Amino acid sequence: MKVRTRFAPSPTGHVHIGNMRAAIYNWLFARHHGGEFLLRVEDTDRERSTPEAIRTLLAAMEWLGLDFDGEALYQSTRQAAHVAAAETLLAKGHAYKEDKGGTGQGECIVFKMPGTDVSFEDGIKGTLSKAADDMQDFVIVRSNGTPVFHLANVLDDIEQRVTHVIRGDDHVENTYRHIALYQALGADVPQFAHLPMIVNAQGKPYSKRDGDAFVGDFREKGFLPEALFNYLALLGWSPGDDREVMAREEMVAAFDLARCQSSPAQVDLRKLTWMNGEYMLKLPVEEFESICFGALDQAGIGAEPEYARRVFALVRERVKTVADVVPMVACFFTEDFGFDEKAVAKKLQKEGVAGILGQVGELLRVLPAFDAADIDQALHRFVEQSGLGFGAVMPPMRIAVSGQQSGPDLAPILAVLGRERVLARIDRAVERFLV
RNA sequence: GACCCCUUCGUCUAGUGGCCUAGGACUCCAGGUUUUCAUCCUGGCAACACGGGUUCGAAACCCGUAGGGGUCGCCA
Repeated sequence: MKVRTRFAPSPTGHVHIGNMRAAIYNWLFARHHGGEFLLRVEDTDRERSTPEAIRTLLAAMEWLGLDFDGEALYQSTRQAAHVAAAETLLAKGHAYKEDKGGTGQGECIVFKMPGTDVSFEDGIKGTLSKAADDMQDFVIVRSNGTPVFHLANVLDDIEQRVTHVIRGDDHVENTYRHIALYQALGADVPQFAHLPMIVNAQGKPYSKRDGDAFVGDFREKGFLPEALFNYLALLGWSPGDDREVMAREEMVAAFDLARCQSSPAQVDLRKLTWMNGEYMLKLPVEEFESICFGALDQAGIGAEPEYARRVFALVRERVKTVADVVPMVACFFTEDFGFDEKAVAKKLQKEGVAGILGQVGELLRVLPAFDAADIDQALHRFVEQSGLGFGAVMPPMRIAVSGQQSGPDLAPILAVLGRERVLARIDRAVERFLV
């Protein structure tokens, strides 16, 4: 039988990172088995399920490369079928009508649990079971005639012929009810697998206040989709060997639910950042450049392409996230770059620095060719002849021309900046910080 | 509170009874390369929650304890 998994989010305008990880696991599982990965939009909450929210959802999936098979099924189009199924359940004695809780709102349809213990083989957690006494009947159609999640979810999974339901741990309790529903409906019960939750740096469940709870947040922070995908895939799953940075096909080939963790995983932004850096490094040069141009553009910084490419080459190996780009290259495009105040205080505002900068400036002024090799040579000679040591010369120079104490090699920075700007910046730094 | 689930370095994990003096990765620290910063290289710190069993042998199996999590809606 062909494997079919699904991602069934309710569009709320944000895509929660935990949900997205569930989507990734469903996708990986389906692709591994040569099956289908389906999308079902559970848009029954008309208030929140706006076209805009649905667009956000689709965009997040596309960004992460989660392509789904066939057409997306919109749950809102299935209401009549859901209610009809509830009527059948009613007719067969699997459900009854009641004014539950005596609310006076009228009668709703309640599903009658079979009164037997339920157990199932979870793809990740093993055998799970629940005693009949611990399960209660539940509402499947509200008194206003609308179907409840449990009914709709199960019916749609049947409709989409889903074979494997891979979802968050928070659905374990629902599964017992859902299985009873499948059986009453006379449908095959799919395989279930429950993914452990992912928690924040404090070890607590993610909430909106954590900030980094949504896919969009990661995108804004400059993470690459492939890196996020890889990181999330490894949060709760491992291929069983020491591989970590893996190509997507590699993950597809190695994916196995049995190798998934059954305990919660904590997100570690530092490791994600490291992994993102690995992916940045792997990017083809043109792609890296285009990302840089995009970042510059967004920051409202204009750039002459050829010059910009020389700058990008300088920062290529040190950029960990897309968000690193602008702060790191800004000083190449504007005179209005910021100074790292700590660095200024510690390395620039020191006895004798004004004199050193003056001497280096003079040296550079008379340098015949202003290219990286010659500048480097001149700098070295100066350090040697003055007996000052590199630490006394390079850091102040770097801060004077770039505002930062770290960055690409100094000589190339100066070369790319050009003689005029370098000299002007040295003067300005002396005037501003050392007089 | 009831029911269910989980527990290996700070974090993500390997480990399916002897290969474990518990391996890898991130972070951190030290040294080296770069006579600056970063990169890179080498090394280091660091864990089987606890207590009982079972076994010739337990990180692995069983039972308890503690801690954490989930669920208990006419939400999804």
